[in-house]
Amino acid sequence: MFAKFLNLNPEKQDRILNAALKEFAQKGYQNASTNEIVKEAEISKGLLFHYFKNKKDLYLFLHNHFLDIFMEEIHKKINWSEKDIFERYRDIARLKFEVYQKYPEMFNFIKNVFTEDAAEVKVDMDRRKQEILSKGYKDLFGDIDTSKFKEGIDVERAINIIFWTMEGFSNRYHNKLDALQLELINIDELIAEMEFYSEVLRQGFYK
Amino acid sequence: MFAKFLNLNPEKQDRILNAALKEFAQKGYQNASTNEIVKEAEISKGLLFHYFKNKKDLYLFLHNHFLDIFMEEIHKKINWSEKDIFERYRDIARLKFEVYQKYPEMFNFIKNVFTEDAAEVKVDMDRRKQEILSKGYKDLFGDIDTSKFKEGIDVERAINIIFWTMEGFSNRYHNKLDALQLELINIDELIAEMEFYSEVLRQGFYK
Amino acid sequence: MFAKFLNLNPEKQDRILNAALKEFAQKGYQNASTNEIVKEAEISKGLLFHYFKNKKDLYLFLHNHFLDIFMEEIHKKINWSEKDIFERYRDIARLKFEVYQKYPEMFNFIKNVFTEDAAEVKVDMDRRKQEILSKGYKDLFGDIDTSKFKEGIDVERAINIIFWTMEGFSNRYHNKLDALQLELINIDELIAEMEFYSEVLRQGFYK
Amino acid sequence: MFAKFLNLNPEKQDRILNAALKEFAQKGYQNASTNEIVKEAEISKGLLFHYFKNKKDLYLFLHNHFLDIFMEEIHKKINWSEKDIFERYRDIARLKFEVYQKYPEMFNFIKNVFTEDAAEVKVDMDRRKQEILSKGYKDLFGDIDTSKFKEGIDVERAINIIFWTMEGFSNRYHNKLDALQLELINIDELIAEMEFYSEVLRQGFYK
DNA sequence: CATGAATGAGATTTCATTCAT
DNA sequence: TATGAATGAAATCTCATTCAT
Repeated sequence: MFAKFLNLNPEKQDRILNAALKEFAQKGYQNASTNEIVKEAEISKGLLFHYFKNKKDLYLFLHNHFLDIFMEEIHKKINWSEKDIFERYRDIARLKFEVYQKYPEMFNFIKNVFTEDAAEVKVDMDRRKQEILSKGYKDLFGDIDTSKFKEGIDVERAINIIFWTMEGFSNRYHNKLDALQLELINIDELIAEMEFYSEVLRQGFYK
Repeated sequence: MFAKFLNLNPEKQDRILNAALKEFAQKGYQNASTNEIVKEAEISKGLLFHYFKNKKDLYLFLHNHFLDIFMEEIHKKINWSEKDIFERYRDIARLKFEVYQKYPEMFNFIKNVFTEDAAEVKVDMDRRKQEILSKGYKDLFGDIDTSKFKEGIDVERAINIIFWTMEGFSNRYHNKLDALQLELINIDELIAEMEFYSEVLRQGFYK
Repeated sequence: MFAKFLNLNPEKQDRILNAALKEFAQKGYQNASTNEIVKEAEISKGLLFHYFKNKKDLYLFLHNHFLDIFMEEIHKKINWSEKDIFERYRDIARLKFEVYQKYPEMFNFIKNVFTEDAAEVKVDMDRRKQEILSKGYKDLFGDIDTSKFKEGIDVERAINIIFWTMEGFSNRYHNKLDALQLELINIDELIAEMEFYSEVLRQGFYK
Repeated sequence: MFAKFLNLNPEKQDRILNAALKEFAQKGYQNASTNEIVKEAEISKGLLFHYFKNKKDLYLFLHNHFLDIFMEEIHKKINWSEKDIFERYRDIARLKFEVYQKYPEMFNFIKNVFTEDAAEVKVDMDRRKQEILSKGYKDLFGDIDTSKFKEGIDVERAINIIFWTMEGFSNRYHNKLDALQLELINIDELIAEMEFYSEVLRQGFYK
């Protein structure tokens, strides 16, 4: 399917990928302009459609591509021997924000799968959302140590609560930065604040 | 600003409002077509731009308008004498899903403030998001009874956790319905499941 | 459907119609360029699509329009009291070639219904072809005097033979003109030559 | 001119020829895509244009090629000792429809010379049409027995009438099949119906 | 001989907005 | 107030043809 593209010299591949990434990340699927992409990538209009049969295919390819890169990064850098859910979360959060610092556009682009509502790609993205949530979840938290939870507590639901708390906290942090138009995250400060929430939850749920 | 529009005969106001609501809710800001709106509202193109100087203004006006209606609804129907946070949440959740059942388009439209990424309206929507979250929060949960929480717990953060849990749970429910292409919500079932989460949280946070 | 267009001031209607007619007649459906049409008609690109929702609709409208004009012309100018099939044919042929002289593009355009094979309009044109052939035939030759034919002859088939002969003759004449790149027809010469064929057929089929 | 191509190994020649035939027959000159042709023939874009300097040349070459094949077939299979024009026509008609059954694409392609109106090839095709009609005619009917015609009849014109009748009949049959979306021809039924027309003509023109 | 990446003009269609009436 | 004709830039995508390798 995309063999043609992958045979291309890597420098040009990169130019195309990054141009598309930037455009989609900033404007969303619908608003992104293939014209802008080719201009930024410095290729001809025809060439883009030589490699990707239409805008949708390009978008879907990009999504796979960068998600793969992101997941690889995660799997390499997480300390998998640490089984405590709060420690694990801290590692993941730190990594996530590091990636965001380094590749904000890539991060935004991937994140957009959760908000993209252009009819054309909605179905594919919805499927993807489900996969990421369920598979991603099992991958990342399937092996945590549940023996630390209080007797009598509904562990599965407690884990969901932890999950939602961490997500909620991250999002609020993100929003705050957006609102302040800041791009620089103080990751240590973030992790410290996160730790307070972990503490509250530990108090409530752990023995 | 919109005085001209508000002087218009109410029946025509309604036609315009509902046509625009439907279009924006279904297609998002960018994708919504003013052509479709005037066709549905049975007015001329010129008239729409006579009342609203551009598409963006129309969108912003609509948002204020329907959010006001929604908040009014909430304030009228909530039992404000109940000060327990979980009870309060249950009331709000029930109301939210009732509104969704009854006016899914209005609901979707308002909700879109959180996902809209069309460059033109993004800044305004981001500001709005902050307002809703902080002001809405204080409005709805400013008076709850904090004496029920365990001694030594960080109540403010605990409340945030409760908030994110309820939001996370609602969203997951919504997504599940979307994925199953269902439109009908069994509200009692939803509330019952929500109660389980409340129970876990009560166990952890309440005396 | 096309009410919008028909309300337009006639001078501009004409400019659009003639520009489109010319383009379609010369290049066929597929090859005709809406860009050329708007340029020739001196209107903006958008306006064409304000009146006709797409290229296909424009084509179909044009076809109806000019065919109507053509049929009206025929019905007005034929001497309907003459019931002899050969006389009737002579009248029609003369008229046809007069129209061709006067409006060669209109003529070519209508004729193209029989050769148009662009997938998009083929189905509609095929239906039309059937209609024209069967209805047109009945209209034009439904009332001829069959008592002149020899006893024992299969009149229906004889009429078909006359029909095909006249068509074949006309086409050959047309082709010859095309090949010689002539535009001017000597109609009297044509009719005279046609008369020879009528004579052969009369000899064979009439009492 | 096409020497290069004819030196190519026959299997590849065939792949190219058939791919082009199919594409042109199905879509007409203008609509046919050289992209599709190379894909179907499994050759590179460059190679096609190495052998044929452009699309038009390919089309013209194809036309010669398949017409030659078709004419050869005719000359081999007709019973040239039968000099009665109706018998000869029956043979030719039968053969034509047999070829159509067997190679509908080749048939359609050749036939298209009569309807092709893409500006680029129109002139060449018009010239070709004349050649086929006049030369083909002499080839096929130059030796028929004219002594069977009635005294006093204009034999040359009578033959034209027979010709147009048979063509007209064939075309009507074809159109009927197209309209019914049938692909299968009942050749015997067709010949039987044709015989009725022959009978009417014999009655009129033969002694 | 053979490849296939590259071109870029040109295709149809949409759209928010304006303005004369 | 109200109309709806008019605009034209911008959108996505196609296509025959070239050329360096």
